[in-house]
Amino acid sequence: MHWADVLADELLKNKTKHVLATGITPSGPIHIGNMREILTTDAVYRCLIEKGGNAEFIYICDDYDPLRKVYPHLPASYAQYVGKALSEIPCPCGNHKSYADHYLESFLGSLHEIGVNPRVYRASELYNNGEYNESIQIALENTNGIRNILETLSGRHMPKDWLPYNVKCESCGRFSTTHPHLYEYPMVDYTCDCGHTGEVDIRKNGQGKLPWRVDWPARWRMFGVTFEPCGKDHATVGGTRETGAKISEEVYKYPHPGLLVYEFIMLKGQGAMHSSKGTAVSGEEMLQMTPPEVLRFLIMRNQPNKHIVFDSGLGLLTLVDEYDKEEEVYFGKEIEIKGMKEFKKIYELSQPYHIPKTMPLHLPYRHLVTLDQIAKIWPDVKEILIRTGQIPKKLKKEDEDHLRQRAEHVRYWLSMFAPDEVKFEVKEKLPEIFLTEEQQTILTLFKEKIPELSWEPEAIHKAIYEISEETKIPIKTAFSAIYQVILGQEKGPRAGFFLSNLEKQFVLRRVTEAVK
RNA sequence: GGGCCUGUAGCUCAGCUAGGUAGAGCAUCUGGCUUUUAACCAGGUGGCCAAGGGUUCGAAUCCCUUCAGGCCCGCCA
Repeated sequence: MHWADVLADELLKNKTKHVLATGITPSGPIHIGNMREILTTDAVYRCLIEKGGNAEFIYICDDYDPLRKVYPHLPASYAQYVGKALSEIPCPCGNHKSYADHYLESFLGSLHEIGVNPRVYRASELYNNGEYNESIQIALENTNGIRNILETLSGRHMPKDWLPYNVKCESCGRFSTTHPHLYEYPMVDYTCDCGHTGEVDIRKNGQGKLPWRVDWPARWRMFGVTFEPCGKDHATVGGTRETGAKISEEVYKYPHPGLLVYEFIMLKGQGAMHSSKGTAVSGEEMLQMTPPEVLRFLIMRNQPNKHIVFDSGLGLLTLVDEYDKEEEVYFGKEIEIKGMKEFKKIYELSQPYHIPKTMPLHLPYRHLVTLDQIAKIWPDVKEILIRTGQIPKKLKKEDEDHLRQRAEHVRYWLSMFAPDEVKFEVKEKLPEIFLTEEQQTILTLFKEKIPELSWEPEAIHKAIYEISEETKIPIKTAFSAIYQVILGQEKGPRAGFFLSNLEKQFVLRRVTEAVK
């Protein structure tokens, strides 16, 4: 059974109605780990629905969280906003309502693209609408209980007058600099480092916020959450997962969701990804270089507790090829390989939206890497594909969409992540090169052959070999001559295939010019 | 100090939530294709499933111990 089915079955053992939650703080660009959280939840969600369960997928966006520090991606001027709620500080680009909106919008856009459409709640609204009021009161009434849990489980020591409530300073608007010290229903007295002293009425909305370790269990009860994944960083002893479970049961009297722990995604050669360290490939970037179904495939084929190494270099091409192979097996074009477990379910869960009725048109992904560098825009790529008979003239709309989308992902990958060895540029003019006598000979003979050649990969390939044999000039020399006159470099993509994608007349002209 | 995960072919891993004769890809070798950014086809070689113990008719698979590696936590969230 696929892991998502196993998890769904476990949930259904207890009851049929489920709320699956995920909460990612929009403090910066999302990274791939966040993608995993989302897609893991989505997989279980889909399995629940499929099995006839009544499930809801919600995303609680903690945009009422204060900005912790000036992250590497922020201008230094943001120092003045540290400690204020993400929903209440300006947008870095100026086009959104707030800092939180800036990141939330692109995040939701990414989610939509990978086929995840949860119901979105914002913490800032929940607090400001008063929906947290009861939870806040419960927390404050149980201050000692919560303190006990936190001190025993996590080994923290908190001040005597500590309260499970972070007040928003009425004067400076910060959460991080206030010190609440006395609770007497309904008032909380506090001082702030800005010099302000005051008291807030917890019956009024949005006066403060629960600390994270309390906020989390509070929302489980508020929304009736029965499933939520969490990263391994929360899963340590004394971590938020453990204190949250206890606070949920003892303070909020709510049976805590099990909290599935998922492993991190590592970036090949760079180790674990952390947005705070600035080494992360953002989720948006990942999505721009990886077709959405392939990104889902990466998550779905791996158990949540296994770490995944994402290779943004040549490994990405292999990943796409593996996906295509899985698709071919799914549609019966290829025989199932023994190691391919759960391929059917994995394939279905990999689809952002609908499962195709017939197999999408396949083109080796590496060919697109070449074609994208020969032609700059999709219509030209398409034209080459049609001219060379690699795709039928009349393309079904979904096939064209599929290919175009892939070509776009390849293009982004080429511009940002592809290693230099696969890059080339078809020079518009004859590059300045030095050809040896041998190479001159080769090109001269090749020029003479071109007009009679049928412009197909194999024929071209064969012609080059024949010349090499006749002249006893090493084949390597021959290839490098061709690459030089067209690309201005020693190496290039497989010559026959490559040249066949260029206009015959263009190649003839270029070679002629080179040997003049 | 603690937690989680991992340890299966030279390399990367699947199989471990059905306990029942060890699997794939890459590499290598052989044959074919006149070696082309990690080309293609057919076939072969290759593993005491980290070590030890236990449960069982039977263990890579379940349990315990040990060893090795990775990540996370021990500020805040």
